[in-house]
Amino acid sequence: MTVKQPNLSTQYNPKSTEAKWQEFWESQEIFKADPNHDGEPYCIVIPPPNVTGSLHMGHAFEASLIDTLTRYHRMLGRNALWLPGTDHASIGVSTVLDKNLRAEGKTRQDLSREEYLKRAWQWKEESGGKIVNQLRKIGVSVDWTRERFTMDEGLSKAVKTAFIHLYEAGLIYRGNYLVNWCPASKSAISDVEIENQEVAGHLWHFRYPLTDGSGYVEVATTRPETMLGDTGVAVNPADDRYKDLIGQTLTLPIIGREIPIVADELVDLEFGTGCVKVTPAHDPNDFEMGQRHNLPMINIMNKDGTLNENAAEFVGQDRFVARKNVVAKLDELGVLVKIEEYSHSVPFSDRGKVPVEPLLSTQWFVKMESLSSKALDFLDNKQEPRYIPERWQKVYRDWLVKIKDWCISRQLWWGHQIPAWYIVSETKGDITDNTPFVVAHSEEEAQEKAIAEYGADITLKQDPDVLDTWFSSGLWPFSTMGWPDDTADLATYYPTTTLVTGFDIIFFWVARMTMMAGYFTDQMPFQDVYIHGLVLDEKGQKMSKSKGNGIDPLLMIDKYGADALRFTLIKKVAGAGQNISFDYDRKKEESSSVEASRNFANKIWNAARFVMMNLDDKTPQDFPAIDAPELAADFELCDRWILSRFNQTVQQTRANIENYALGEAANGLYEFIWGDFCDWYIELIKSRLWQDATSKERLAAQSTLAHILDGTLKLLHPLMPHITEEIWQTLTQSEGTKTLAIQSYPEISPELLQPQLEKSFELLFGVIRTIRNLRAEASIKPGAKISVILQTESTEEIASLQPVTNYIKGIAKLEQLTITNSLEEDPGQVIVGIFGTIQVIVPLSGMVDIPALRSKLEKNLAKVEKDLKSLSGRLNNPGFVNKAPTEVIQAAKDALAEAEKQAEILRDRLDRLQ
RNA sequence: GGGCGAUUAGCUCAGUGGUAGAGCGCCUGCCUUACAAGCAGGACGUCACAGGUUCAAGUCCCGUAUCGCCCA
Repeated sequence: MTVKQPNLSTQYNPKSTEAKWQEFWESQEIFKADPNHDGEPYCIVIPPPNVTGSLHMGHAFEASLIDTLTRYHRMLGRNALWLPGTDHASIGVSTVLDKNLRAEGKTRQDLSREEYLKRAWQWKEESGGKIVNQLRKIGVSVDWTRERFTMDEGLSKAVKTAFIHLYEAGLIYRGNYLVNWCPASKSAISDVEIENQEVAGHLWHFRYPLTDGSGYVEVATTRPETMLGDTGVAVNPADDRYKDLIGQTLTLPIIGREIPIVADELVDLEFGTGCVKVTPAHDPNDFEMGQRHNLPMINIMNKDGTLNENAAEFVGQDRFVARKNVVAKLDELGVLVKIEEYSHSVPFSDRGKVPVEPLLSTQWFVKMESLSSKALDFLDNKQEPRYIPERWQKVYRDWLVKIKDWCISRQLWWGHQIPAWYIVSETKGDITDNTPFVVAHSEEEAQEKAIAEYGADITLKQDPDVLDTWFSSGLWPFSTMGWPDDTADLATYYPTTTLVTGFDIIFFWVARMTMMAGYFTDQMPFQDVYIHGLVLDEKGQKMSKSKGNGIDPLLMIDKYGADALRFTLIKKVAGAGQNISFDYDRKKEESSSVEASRNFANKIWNAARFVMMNLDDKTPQDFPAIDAPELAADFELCDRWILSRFNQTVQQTRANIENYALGEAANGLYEFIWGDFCDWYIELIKSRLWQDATSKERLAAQSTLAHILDGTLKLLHPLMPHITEEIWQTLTQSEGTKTLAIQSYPEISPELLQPQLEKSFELLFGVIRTIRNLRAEASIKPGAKISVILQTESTEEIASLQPVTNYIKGIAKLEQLTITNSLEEDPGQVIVGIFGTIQVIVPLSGMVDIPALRSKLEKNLAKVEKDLKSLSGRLNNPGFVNKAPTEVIQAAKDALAEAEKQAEILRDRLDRLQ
């Protein structure tokens, strides 16, 4: 026998292997998509990571899922494109830059806009570079030639075009409304960028005197400082306590303003005293009430969170300082009634982590109603997009139904500057709420438009604000493909096939994309939305920078390999849409699940080494095809069995991936490879491989081995691309002339499925396990040859076992094996176990531990009797016999018969021990 | 307050109405010529609690508790 010893170590080394193939795939442009490719397009655009730092475990998880789907479909022959890119993260990057500036003792305003943007771009280059490097290390099969960034020239053009279209259609407007003001970033933010947090605060009660001196009303508030901006007090019209007061006026303490008492249904009779102060310029509910009752809006706050000239003696004080001082003043005036401990929810800025201030301000908004109703139409009438798991569709739908207008302007510099130019000739360069403006693609175009409308003698100034990042992200599925131009990519790859993303950005991103796509392309941007959960830390907590509990994917890749990390993450996603906990030993920086996957990789590695050492230097193509007639006669049962198992696995893996059950696909492959192939098949063919090199039996074994290994590598490739490519290159001796990444995914050969044979092998394995168990219990040395008698009355079982006696003898290390249907005298002392109704008898003259054997048999009998009782109970139940399906009844009858037989055997055995 | 999800072995989690599963960990024995990152064997369960539907419930329904998330 010539043994090829490929230069393969007994331990798989992911580090060098992974880098090598990543470099290979990329340099060969394996993943470069071609619109002219004839396969059916399969396209996923990456949810663009923020360039605010580096990728975390959640990104690694998402990338693993997307890559598995993409590689799978690519191997099916589809025209696959995974388009990569990053997102400029306006507020996120600004927060980082501002922090860095603060460390230098500066603020943004100390720099020119140009200087600031230079820093931002520099930051983007660094962070973007890190991210790209991380994605490479995960092994993503993206098309780098199509990499996009939301502030690229092309995407910026898309943003301007979209803005101008929406503006001209009347769907974008500028106006003075109550917005969420983030005092930390000194910018407006949208509704979805706030996070309500339960805060232990207080409820202050104070009295407002009636103007006519006839009494007072008592109001309660969690934000006393806002009373300076009160322009009314409201009661519920159904509240008998205050009916008579409606229409009267109060004198606002400190300020002395006369304010009306109005009736409004919004007022909760149960809250506080049932009287609420109304501050239309500082609270969304009050804003609505103010509009209904024509109350003036008095803004008392500056944009940095200090009080303004409307705040009497509190001008210039920070909002929280002013709170204390206002309360003290009210106390001094004798109108403070009481202070209660009160837990309430406070809106915080997602990014800034400070309480948001509802503030009246002039901003740009997108009118959402027509956009959302179009997305709803697609959902309700065409079921587009389809959500997996389905329950997220409801979350998406509910949000679209109650959507409010979207504030898209941000008082920041990093981002897409709003393409609006103000005619500031009259205002000496200032932009006021009433300054006229034109919307245009460029300053030149703005000039032309403005001159046409306002005459030649004008000065223009572009709006200094930038757009919400999600405005550009909302265009991502089509802007990345060249929209608004007609491009081959758009024609081929749009709408995309699937979006893979987390449930946390359904509102931020998914809904914005569907609305924008509906409006601009008249289609939904993707067919399927596959929603995954978040990766939690070892304690089940959300990973976050502030908690510092993140786990670096690169650390795991470095330690265990990218394939191991990928496989771990994919395996855990079986219950799709759930969060997954990443088990982790923080002190040792180790993860036992990733280690288990690393061990799996090593197992595959060694199985492959074994196969290749036994192929006489030949490749799978050198052997006859598995359906070649000359092979048919030489296959053994175990060859047919592993072929059946393999085909079963092909079928299940395909179905699972198609159904987004990636975790189950991973589990199935794990079981097939480690269980069926390594534990059983390899063991079963060793004796044949050690036959002389010319034997036909050996050739059949080799052919099967080669075929199964080749197919298994293909099946597993989308999940663990590096190790499978490495082994496949060696196996096929391709030396980089081909790549596994674009081989055809295995297809099912239904004629190779043999359920009956698989059943016989279950019997075989059961018998072998029983023998091993007897050996272990009787402390028989692993190498010692023993004799075994198998006894069963079932001719069917005998027929199954007869052809595989050599397997049993080989694997269980027997010198003699007897299969019989009649129970003769025991050959001296024996130990005995049962599998089904097969007695497994091992003669052991003088070495039997009788009490141990008795206790084992008694335990066994007790269990069988318990089963017997439950089975006969069911079968004696007329309801069961009348109503259960016949297969179920038959199965119960069979089980009962088997249990009866087992009990009989066990009792007989116990008798013999007397 | 409204909604969604979870609760299964020590841990992390699968489970499709028909007698409870995996990996890790644990115990025992093995350096058996692919693999000690391995092999073989073993122990471990009131499927959160309570009720209901059903011949049959971890699985379907109602409720309760605990934890988590989203919305207000």
